[in-house]
Amino acid sequence: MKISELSQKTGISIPTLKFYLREGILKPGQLSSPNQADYSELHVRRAALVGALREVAGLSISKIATIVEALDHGENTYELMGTAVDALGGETISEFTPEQVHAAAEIDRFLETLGLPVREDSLARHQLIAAFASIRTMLFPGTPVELLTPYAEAAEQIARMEIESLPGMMELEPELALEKAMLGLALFEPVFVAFRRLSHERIAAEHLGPPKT
Amino acid sequence: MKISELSQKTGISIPTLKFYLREGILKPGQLSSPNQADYSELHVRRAALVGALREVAGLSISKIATIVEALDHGENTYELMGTAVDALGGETISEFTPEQVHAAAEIDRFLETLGLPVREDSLARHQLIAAFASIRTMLFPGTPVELLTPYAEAAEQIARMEIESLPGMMELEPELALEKAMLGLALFEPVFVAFRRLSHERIAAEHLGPPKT
DNA sequence: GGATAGTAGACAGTGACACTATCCGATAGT
DNA sequence: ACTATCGGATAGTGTCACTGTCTACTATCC
Repeated sequence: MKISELSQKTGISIPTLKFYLREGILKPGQLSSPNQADYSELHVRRAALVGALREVAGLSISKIATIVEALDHGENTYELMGTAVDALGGETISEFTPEQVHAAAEIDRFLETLGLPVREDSLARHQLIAAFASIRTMLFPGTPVELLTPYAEAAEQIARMEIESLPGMMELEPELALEKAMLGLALFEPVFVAFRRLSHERIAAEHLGPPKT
Repeated sequence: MKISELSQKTGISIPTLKFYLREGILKPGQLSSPNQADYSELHVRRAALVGALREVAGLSISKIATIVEALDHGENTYELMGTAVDALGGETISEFTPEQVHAAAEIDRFLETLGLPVREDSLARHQLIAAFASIRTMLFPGTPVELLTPYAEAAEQIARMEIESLPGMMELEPELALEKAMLGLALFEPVFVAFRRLSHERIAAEHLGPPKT
């Protein structure tokens, strides 16, 4: 199909598709003549994937580039999930504040007791450290890391359920399976987050009613 | 204290503090002379709050402006949490795709059965709709909304636990209590998200081992 | 076979964002 | 008196995610 069809099928404008091609997050089509290229269903799926990671997961173009590179480069599940986890994350902390150094030590010890292995440069680890440091300075001074236990347990349950719900994942072509595992990681995150926010809003309403008369 | 001290205490550079003052997310200090202003501990706390919302929660300046305005403007807990929920969210969906229209109807019905009241323009609702629509087109075609039940339940539990853990919240000055409720909403979110990502990475490692030999 | 519409590819331009730099006149501290 | 710092204003910077424009074609419909 031509680029105009690809644009119609995906709802992404031609200039934007060209931009994605330039950035390498969409593979070029098969050139049938110097100014005519042919795009396949694979391109449609990839474009949709890029769109979802951008719009739903809120990833930057460069993060998406890292992910699709990992997908195409034949990384295995383990490596891909590491790549995706880092892509979803916030920013690397270049230098820790004193509180963050302290928090980091405790978080690492805590993660060890949980049996969660962690790469030193994992963005999820950085995010956890930054959040815990802020919680301790601004919200609960002097609180122990054990405060986080319920979160770790709930997250573990959710993650396990998600993996199990991917039905017969390994029976698919491995390429598709990888894509789905990564999409599950990325797409279910906003679901939980949204529910938590809605619950908070409702509970606040319960405590101090809505437009009370 | 002078702006240089404020800068040192908060670790935010003077130009950035001036920028925050211009944007109105930091109230001006008490002018003691045309070119000398006095900042209080309140400014330190507010600056730290802005820093945490920026760095940890990843909010934009304009979203933060909305939140601090709500804080200073004497909104009650219910109103403030609504404001904060919207500030944390992604983007408003201006026009739904056909799949999103479909998803929206089901999500609204589902939220009703859960007893979660939802403002039509709630960003959390939009986020949920966008995520569910993508999940259904890319991950589990034809899946019912009930797939999301475990998420809603887990989120509800977490939210309830958080509210209860704010110890004697209402015994504090109401201003501080509001600030803490909002910070809890914003700062615990990355904690859960990070744990979920770490769990996913570990489970992937279990299924298809780490640097296998 | 000639007009018209569409295409690939290169590159410049845009608008939003979050700072960052520079300048000014005044004043605080020594 | 003198130098460092201050508040306030304005202009500039770098990044990001596109968007627009241009050229040199080609496919196709009349």
